Amino acid sequence: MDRIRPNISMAVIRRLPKYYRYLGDLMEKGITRISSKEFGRIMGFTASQIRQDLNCFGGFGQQGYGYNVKELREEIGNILGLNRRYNTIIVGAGNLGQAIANYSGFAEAGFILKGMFDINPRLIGISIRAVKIMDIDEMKGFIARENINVAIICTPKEGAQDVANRLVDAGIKAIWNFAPEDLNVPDDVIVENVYLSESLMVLAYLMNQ
Amino acid sequence: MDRIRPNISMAVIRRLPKYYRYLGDLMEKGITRISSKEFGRIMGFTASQIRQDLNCFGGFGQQGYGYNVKELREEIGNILGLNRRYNTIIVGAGNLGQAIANYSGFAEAGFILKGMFDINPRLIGISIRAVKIMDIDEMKGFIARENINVAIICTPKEGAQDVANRLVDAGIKAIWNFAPEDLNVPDDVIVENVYLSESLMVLAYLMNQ
DNA sequence: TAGATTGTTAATCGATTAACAATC
DNA sequence: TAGATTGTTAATCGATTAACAATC
Repeated sequence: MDRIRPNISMAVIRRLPKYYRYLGDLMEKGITRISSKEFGRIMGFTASQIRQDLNCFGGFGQQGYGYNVKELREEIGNILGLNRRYNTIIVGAGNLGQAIANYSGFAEAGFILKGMFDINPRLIGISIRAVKIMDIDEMKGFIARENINVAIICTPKEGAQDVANRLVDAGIKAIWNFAPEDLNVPDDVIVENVYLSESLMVLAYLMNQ
Repeated sequence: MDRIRPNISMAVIRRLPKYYRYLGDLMEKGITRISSKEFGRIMGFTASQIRQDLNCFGGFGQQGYGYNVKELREEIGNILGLNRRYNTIIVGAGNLGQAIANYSGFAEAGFILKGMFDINPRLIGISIRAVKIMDIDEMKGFIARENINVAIICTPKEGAQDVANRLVDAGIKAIWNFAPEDLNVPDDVIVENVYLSESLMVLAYLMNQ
């Protein structure tokens, strides 16, 4: 379905979700069309940047008119892969893991939580939002049986690489990583990191300037 | 104490916590000195980039020797402001707020949780790690009384801007924002965002390439 | 001293912005 | 049609990498 899109920079890709979010806001306000100039004003980007970014993926606008809000949002949603469903597990069912399990933005992006895993016997057996916490030794079988595409690592730093190894061994190709550790995985496995403490340190830095 | 450091790009600043983390790992392994070449190999950066980055802040190395791991880590810690303490509150005491309250990386960066606030009467009065959840109407007085420097917003998108307005009104100058919303605040207020769903959408994108 | 490695300047690369012909 | 605004090429800006003299 998708054409091959070579050489799109991560800078562009990381702006796509912001476009998607703002287009959703515009839709809620009942705005049906928008020019790159006005869209840029709202988002704090230049009109040029918006047109350049969008034209990496196709000509979604119309001269003299601008962009159709609803259509553009759908296009970007498809580019981001939000039209698909991703069967997901959480590894590490502590506070953060449980918070993520309850996180609503999660389902909105097409990620469906199928199971949670931990090594702590006190957590195993408990359910969070009707999703069971299982022993991590059952993980490999579960991944195969339930067709899991994505794993979320919410373990402490110490366990993270070991968990990643097990996930790779079980055939997982995409990891959302909350552990403060750069995971070592084969080239064909995608890792997207959320480094909370790094974000916090940047805040501390900015407070001292 | 600090000299004025103009024009240091955010690209450089966002790499500092990673340097800090890797230097901590090296220390734990008992490594006392490192060259930019070897450090670059470990981190996946060029040696040039490391030397350029560090020289934004001062000449921490020594020709023919490299960098002293412990000293460099301390220097970067000071640059990041990790030698200070920041009195912090969490606004929004749902799952995410509670997970953040329990987050250990938090205290490691010098952030001390002093209070939590919510509008939900069922949560008000509960304590998380000996920190009380209070009514949001008590927030302004608490901020003044307890000398709060930083607020963490863990509310849903809808409440976030209103909370930000109250925080600004109460004199808060630094916000760590987890709500999926770009906050409108005066220029002298620092906002560091953690956009979870944007990170997740990037993961979805990468899975479809 | 000779070798290693920094600090720093210069060159390259990539990303952003400006400009404008095409066209709705 | 005239006005608006795109898609796209060219110019600018900033960030990364390479090179090398200084020096430990």
